[in-house]
Amino acid sequence: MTRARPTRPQDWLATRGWRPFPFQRTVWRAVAEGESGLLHAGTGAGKTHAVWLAALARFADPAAAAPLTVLWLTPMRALASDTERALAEPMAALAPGWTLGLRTGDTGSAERARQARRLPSALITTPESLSLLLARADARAALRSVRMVVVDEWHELLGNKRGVQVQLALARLRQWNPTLLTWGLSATLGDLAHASAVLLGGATGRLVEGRSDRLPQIDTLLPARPERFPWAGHLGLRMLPALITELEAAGSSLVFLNTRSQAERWYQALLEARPDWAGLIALHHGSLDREVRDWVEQGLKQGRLKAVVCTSSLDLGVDFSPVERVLQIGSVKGVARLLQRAGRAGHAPGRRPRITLVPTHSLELIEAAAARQAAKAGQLEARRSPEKPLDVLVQHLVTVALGGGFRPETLLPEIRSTWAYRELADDEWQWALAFVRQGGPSLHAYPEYRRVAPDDAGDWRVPDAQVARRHRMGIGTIVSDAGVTVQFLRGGRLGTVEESFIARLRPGEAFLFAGRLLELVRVHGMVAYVRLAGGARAAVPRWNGGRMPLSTELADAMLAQLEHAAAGQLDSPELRCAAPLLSLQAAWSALPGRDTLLAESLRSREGWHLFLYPFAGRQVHLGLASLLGWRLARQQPVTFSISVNDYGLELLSATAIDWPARLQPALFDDAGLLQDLLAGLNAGELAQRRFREIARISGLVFNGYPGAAKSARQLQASSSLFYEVFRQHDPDNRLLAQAEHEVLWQELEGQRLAETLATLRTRRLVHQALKRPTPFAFPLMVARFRERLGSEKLAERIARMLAELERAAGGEATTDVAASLAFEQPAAVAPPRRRRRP
DNA sequence: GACCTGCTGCGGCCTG
Repeated sequence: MTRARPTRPQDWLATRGWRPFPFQRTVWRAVAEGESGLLHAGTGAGKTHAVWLAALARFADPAAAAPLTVLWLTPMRALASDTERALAEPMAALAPGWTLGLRTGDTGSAERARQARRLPSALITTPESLSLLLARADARAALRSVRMVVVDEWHELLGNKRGVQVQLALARLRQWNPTLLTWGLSATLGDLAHASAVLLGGATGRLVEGRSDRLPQIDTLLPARPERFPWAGHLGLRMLPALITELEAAGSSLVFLNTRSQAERWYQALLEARPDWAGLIALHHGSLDREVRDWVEQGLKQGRLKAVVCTSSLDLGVDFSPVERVLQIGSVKGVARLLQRAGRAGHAPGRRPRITLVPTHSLELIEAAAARQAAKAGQLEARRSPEKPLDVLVQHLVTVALGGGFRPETLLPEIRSTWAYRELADDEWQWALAFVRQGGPSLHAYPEYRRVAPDDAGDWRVPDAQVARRHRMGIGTIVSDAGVTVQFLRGGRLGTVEESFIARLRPGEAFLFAGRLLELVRVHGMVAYVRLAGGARAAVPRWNGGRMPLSTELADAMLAQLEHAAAGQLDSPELRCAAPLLSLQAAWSALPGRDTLLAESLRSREGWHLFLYPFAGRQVHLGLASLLGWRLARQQPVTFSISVNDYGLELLSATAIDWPARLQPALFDDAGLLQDLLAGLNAGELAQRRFREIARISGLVFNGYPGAAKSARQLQASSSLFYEVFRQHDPDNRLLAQAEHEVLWQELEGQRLAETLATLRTRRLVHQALKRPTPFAFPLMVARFRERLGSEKLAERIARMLAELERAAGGEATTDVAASLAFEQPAAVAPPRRRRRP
């Protein structure tokens, strides 16, 4: 007996033995009624089926073929192929006439040619590839049949320029089909109303929240001897034995580290401790070659691997069903990230995700308790769309000019229909038009910057084929410097390291990379040739990546935990474990809280220290420290050394300063915040670095052809040339202003800084004169030394501080930082600088 | 060229 072919979403689910969740029915109804919306649910909750079955039910005629009807955007290529598999089965059943296709940078030329003739009924693609479709001369004809767009992992795109690119593309598609449905899928997101408004361009839509019964289990791996757990340090290798025990007990696990360099070291340490795990554990981060990473990802999917040591390269929603357990070494920095990472485990039905936090120093014990509390309370970070980034707009203008041309008067309302450009001013619009037309006042003599021009009919187009080609090659908003490729002599590529790292190595010297010990043979162009090396002493590459500050949500939760502790409520294993440290802090000074601002002053051989603990994340502390330093120096000439971390800041003066007398409310004033901040920091330099990205997105700087990528140095040179030229000959260039704006509001988190100042003004100042550095002050001092001293001197220095501390604590060992740092900074952290040749 | 703990993501040309 043959069962009837399913024709409704629930029928299809039934063929799999599944019953629909209520939220899935809600989505089906909404789509059937022609509504757009945002679907928010944890990973593995069934979002894909909710939206896809709804789309098939509404748009597919089982008996007929269909032109391009559904666009499915994903932020990652690896997700695209996963998605293709997930969509194929229901489509075969519910819409046998439909075709499904994939279009990313990986798509081969045969498939591309096929798509050029005829696009599939549903196309899975990335924001960048969608923009490339918009740049086709026949874009309108090819895309006007689209009736629904699904944006997967919208939380990942919303807060950055890639998301703005998506906003612009959606506006374009809506222009061609005003009844277009848009659905966003998101997990781990704070402000859903904003996320929805940005996606729908201000139109209202349906907000659907999925199952929330999958709150992960969150626990902490506690140090065996809390009283000897270090006060500072980030690598945390002393937790290695405990971690190994956990891995032994679990099935497949992911071990997250915050930096690539740390991941390399942990992987190596695991292998040294458990040589029998060779081949069973693997390493995964963003600087490893694609092939290496693909192999690891396949191994995870097939359940071949016991553990993978990784960075946020494995954050996103690829479904690794065999993964049972996630461990996070070091601060997770935010609640959303915690849940995102936890969601990598327990993908199979009936299993609950579990994440174990592994602290690397004592304060992270408190952070772990705070993270669990905040996750339970659902205090997730919001992400906000950038406001009218003109570099993205300029790129989009050229894209649209290529995609059939535009008329300014009809394009402007379309652009303003996006959330990001809803307040685009007329003069900004005119500036952008002039910029694509002739590059602005300083570049009008150069034909390559006359990219777009109105034709006789008044349509703005790209007349030059060379400009068109370069533009297509440069589409996108992700800017990264080319690294030096690390490659075996026989050809196998391992990945990339930074130029500056390789430049300091000599041939014959060894370094640790891609989980192997390598000997540098020679460097040729942008390729470093290596062979496997023996021996033990090796440098570990460091990459210059981003710096994630502790989120406001997590920092606030941490202050709440400290208040618990101050009230004697040691109501979690983490707090009990941190009790020795907390009581020492309370005895020597006080515990920071939400209503007070703790200020500690200390006189040492180094000078006059001030420690403050606003708990606002390291970027804000950096801004705050330079602001305070600048304002103090204006009253009395003095210079400060500054040190910051996610919890607080230190100002150190070599000359006498009466801290209690100087800590006046006026220091925390709002007035003149920006000017003082710009003056206190080297803002010009920061802006110039920021401008590099803007120059590339706006198409000023060409990245070069693939395979012959320009070196970071070359690109840097050309972007700083533009920066200088604009400053001298075109100071009103809006891209310059954008660079400054991004430095202030994104890099330095200006908004959060202003909010922090406002809160600090309401807090009661509690001043403590210290005899010795407290557990909270100590990491700040260590961070400052680390910046100045080599690792050997650093260890000596810390040993001396420790001896002093131990004496102070009455001979009782309070901490073990020196031992931990000596352990954590083996042989050579970085290779010695190469001597300059005469 | 600075950073030292410091993430992630995509895309593309010419060869007849």
